[in-house]
Amino acid sequence: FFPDDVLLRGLVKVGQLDMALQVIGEKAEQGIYKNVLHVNMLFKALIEANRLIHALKIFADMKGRGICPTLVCYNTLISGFCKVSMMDEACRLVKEMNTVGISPDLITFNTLVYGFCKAGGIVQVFVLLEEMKEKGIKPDVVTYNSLLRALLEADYPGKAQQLLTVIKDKGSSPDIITFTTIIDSLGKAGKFKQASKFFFLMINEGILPNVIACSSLIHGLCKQGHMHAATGIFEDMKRNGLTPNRVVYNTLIAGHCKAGHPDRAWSLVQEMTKSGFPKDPYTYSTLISGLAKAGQLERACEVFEEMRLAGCRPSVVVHNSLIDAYCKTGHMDIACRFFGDMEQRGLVPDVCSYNTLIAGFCRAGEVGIACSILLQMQENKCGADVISYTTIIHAFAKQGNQAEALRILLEMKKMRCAPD
RNA sequence: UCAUCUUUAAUAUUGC
Repeated sequence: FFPDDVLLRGLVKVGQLDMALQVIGEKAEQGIYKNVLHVNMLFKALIEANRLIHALKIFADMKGRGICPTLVCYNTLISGFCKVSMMDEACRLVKEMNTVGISPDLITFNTLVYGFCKAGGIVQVFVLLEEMKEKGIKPDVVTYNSLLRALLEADYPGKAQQLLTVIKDKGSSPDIITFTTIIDSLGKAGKFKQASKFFFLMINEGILPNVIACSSLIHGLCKQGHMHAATGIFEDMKRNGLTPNRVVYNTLIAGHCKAGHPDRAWSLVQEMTKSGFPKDPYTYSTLISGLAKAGQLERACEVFEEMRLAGCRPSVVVHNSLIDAYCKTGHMDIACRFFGDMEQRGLVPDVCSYNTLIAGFCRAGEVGIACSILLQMQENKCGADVISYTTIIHAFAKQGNQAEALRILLEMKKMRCAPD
């Protein structure tokens, strides 16, 4: 009864992407592509669901039927490529835009700036900024926020103050995202005092913190074990009418576990549940690893059971947590069993799964087995990273086996593996 | 007529 485009929008909104694709497939002849708004919504939803390929298929079909995509449509797909760091493809689309006579706008450039920042191409970003200048497109606070994050991550986060000044000099007003980016970077670098400083600086500049700003600061404080201060921010936010969300709760729960207070973590789990947030996959993995680290492996296993009973499929992270727990208690057999379980459950072990086992065998003095796991990774197309190599290098060094340590070190250089 | 589409910030697991 509904016009097809309204139906399409509805399906996208409730997340029925397969049905939406079906509607597109059936109605392509009848002009479903006329309402570009809803097609764009579908593209965005597909990208968010890691199904960029499906979006590209429709995109090709659309063009095949002589329909010219809009600027927003191009921007959406470019963003999709940027999110997965496929910058060559992103640039190809920009070229295509130009050939069909659509000029990239500020959002196009912002998307590309974000993409190159994420892919580590700072040089390219400055090329883009030049190009924007030539075209008379003035960077805005979004442009600067993306760049700020990349610069803080690459360089020393101590540059925050200078960069903030630069943004103002360029004529943009730092916004809550600017400050949150700074607070987050500082917090992740362990500089919680600086992070707090910028939090209050933000308030002084008349920007009211939101839940995300608070959770960033709370995370920084938790990371350094300052649970009292973190709890203080948590209380402040509630007093000021901000409702903590699951991220805030999960962050504090992880903090309490790490600080060796699973009891406090549990009472927050209760509060969270009472506030209308049932345990989510983050809560489960936080509790499982947290309880195990606090020496309560039995309780961790109970949570593992509970999550399965609740119909929450144990993720790779949950398996990794248990593998680590059993490695650290000297049960390599059980750890290996959990590793095997993953494949049986249709999960693909990630770098962290392998690294955890490698570390386990190194700790057990079985560096040879650790090396064979390293080889296994290559066979299974799972690229080893800096952690994989350094774990083994340290193990050999500890045994006094300089020759082998050096051999792995050279191999690491040769492989130019991913940094941590 | 209006509205609806695109860009930037927060949480869990591995080595030192």
